[in-house]
Amino acid sequence: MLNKVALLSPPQCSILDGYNAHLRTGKAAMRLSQMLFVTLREDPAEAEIPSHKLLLRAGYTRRIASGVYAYLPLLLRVLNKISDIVRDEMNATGAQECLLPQLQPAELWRESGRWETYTKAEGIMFSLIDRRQQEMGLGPTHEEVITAVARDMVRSYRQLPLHLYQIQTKFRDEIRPRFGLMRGREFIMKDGYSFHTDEGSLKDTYQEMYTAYSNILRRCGLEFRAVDADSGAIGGSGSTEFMVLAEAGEDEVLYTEDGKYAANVEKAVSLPGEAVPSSFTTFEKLETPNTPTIDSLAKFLQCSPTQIVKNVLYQAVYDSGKVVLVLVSLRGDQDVNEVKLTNELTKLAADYGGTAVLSLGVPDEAAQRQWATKPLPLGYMAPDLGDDYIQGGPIQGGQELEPAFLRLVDATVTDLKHFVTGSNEAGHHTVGGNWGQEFTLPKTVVDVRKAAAGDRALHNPSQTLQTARGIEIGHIFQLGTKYSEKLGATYTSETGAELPLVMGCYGVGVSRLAQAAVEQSHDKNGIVWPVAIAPYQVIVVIPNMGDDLQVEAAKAIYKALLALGVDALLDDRDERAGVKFKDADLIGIPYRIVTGRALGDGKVEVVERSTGIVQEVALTEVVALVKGWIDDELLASR
RNA sequence: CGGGAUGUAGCGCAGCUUGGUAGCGCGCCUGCUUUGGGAGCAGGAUGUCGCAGGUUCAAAUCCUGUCAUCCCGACCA
Repeated sequence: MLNKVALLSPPQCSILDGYNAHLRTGKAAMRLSQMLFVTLREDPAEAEIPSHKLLLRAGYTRRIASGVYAYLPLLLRVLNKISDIVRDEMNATGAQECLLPQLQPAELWRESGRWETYTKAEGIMFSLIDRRQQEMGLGPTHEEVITAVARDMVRSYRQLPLHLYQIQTKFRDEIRPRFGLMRGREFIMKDGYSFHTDEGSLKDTYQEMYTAYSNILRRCGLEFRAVDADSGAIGGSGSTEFMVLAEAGEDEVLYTEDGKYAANVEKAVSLPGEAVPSSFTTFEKLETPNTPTIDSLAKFLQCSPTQIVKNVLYQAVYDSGKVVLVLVSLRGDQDVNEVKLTNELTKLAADYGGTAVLSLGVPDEAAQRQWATKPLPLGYMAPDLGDDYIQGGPIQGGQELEPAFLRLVDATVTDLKHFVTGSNEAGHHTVGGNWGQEFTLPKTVVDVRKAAAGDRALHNPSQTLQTARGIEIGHIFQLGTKYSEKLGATYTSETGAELPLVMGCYGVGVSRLAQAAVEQSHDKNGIVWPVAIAPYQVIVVIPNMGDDLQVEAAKAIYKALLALGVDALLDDRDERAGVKFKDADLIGIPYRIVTGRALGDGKVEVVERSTGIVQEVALTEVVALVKGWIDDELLASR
């Protein structure tokens, strides 16, 4: 009966201008006594880093499964505030919001060529088979879907440029979820995709997004740095990451103090230190017992690691099923950057009948046994390690082993003279070797060395690289035509030609940003939210619920704040003052108003969470004062 | 995927070595007192000891398997 009445009643309320349901019910749940508000006194065992512990302790989130979290009411308010800022900045660039499906057909991903790599190699995509035996996946990202939409709807250059974005849950079956919202298997992301007639238009939007992202992070109150980045599995050319600086960050950032260079270590370039000239003038093989590492060898021979050619063995698997053993020669004081190496190997994929590298790693003993004809001289390998170590042909899993090493030489060793290197015999190294004499310089010279703090910068060798930890919050890419070509998304140009759409894509980790803010802004008492993304801006605390004067004053202030559009929270719980103060600090509300002892003098206490500064303010002035602080704070970050 | 660790009340933990039917702190409920930095007193509720097998007269405890969670690493010779 009730349903029938409801159905028959026209939804008049919703079309009344300015109507708000909570005014009718009077039940806006901003009174703590009415909220689901549960804080923990102790650190939960499941959390490791401060932000994760605090979000759990302060009742913002609860873990449901590994890497899967509930966004509880306080946290949702934070996420919504972040989303609002993101929307505001995105809309300001002319981008249009949409919402794309999370459930996606395998077919689309096969068209782009990513189904195999995303479900098998990286295994990052959750996939399933529906009752009609159709393969589906849960979207880890939306290039395929959006390109399909563009393919269907964009026909003419007159419709371009076009930029669509969405704020939505993404699914990634991470190898190791960790740190709560920082690396979850389900998380909220803003992802945007732009379509252009040419590179120039793409670069314009890319620059606009660079600015928009800087605005977003600044408005959210975060300290961040934009850095050059590797574009990884997404593909494409240029890309920039926006890093929130924090110790718990999973990425290493290298930068110079003049502010002219900053890059993810995966991408960073630098000048290596000068090599020390070798003291070995004649080529000979020496007995070097127990020197399997560069350190031990340098110590034993009393030489600089820069005189040593180090040879590192990798095993790469291509999407063609070809397994290739890669021998990388680089200077002893340098390390291999596996991201750069993967990129180099990808360039060579055609040589092995493939298009992508499925996996890359250092083969362990079990892996070596699969193909080695005899035990490898580990720790004593030379650049000319014989191909006869490899037993070619099919190996398990239907893969085919390439019968010769792929020999890559890093630019750090091509100019070395009289160098030290292995001898392919355990316990022995050779010294005084030269390319073109004792050793053949491999044909493929690459840059696969890992830049490190202390290296000289390319743009100005007097600058040295500094290191910092960062949390990747945003990433913008120039994709080019990779996806539009694969999926056949074309437009008709002014001259009537049918051309592939030029694309860019841009992501912001919304839920990750929330936690990054906590990681960057907390103290021993709890979270210290930036005003712009705090769940509530002000908390009005009643120290003693038994004191009617305190209760009435607090309610009046609370109502006045709400009337001015301030996000206010009223702590009207029947708790002791100490508990309320502790909780207010823990959940991190920027301003606290206490209707306490000074009430007799017509004053209340105002506390700023970030500084702890306390002041007594006249009851009649407090609302305007705090409202002014909030407005100043919000304006300052714009 | 490899390695390590942990699963006992809502949360944090003890008990396990040496088997005898489960405990502490916090939280929760009731009452009284208290009321400016996680109160005091009194009373109370809450557990298939992750799950499944096994050994035993008897298993949180021993054995086997399994699941889950967290950490470290994915190894530069």
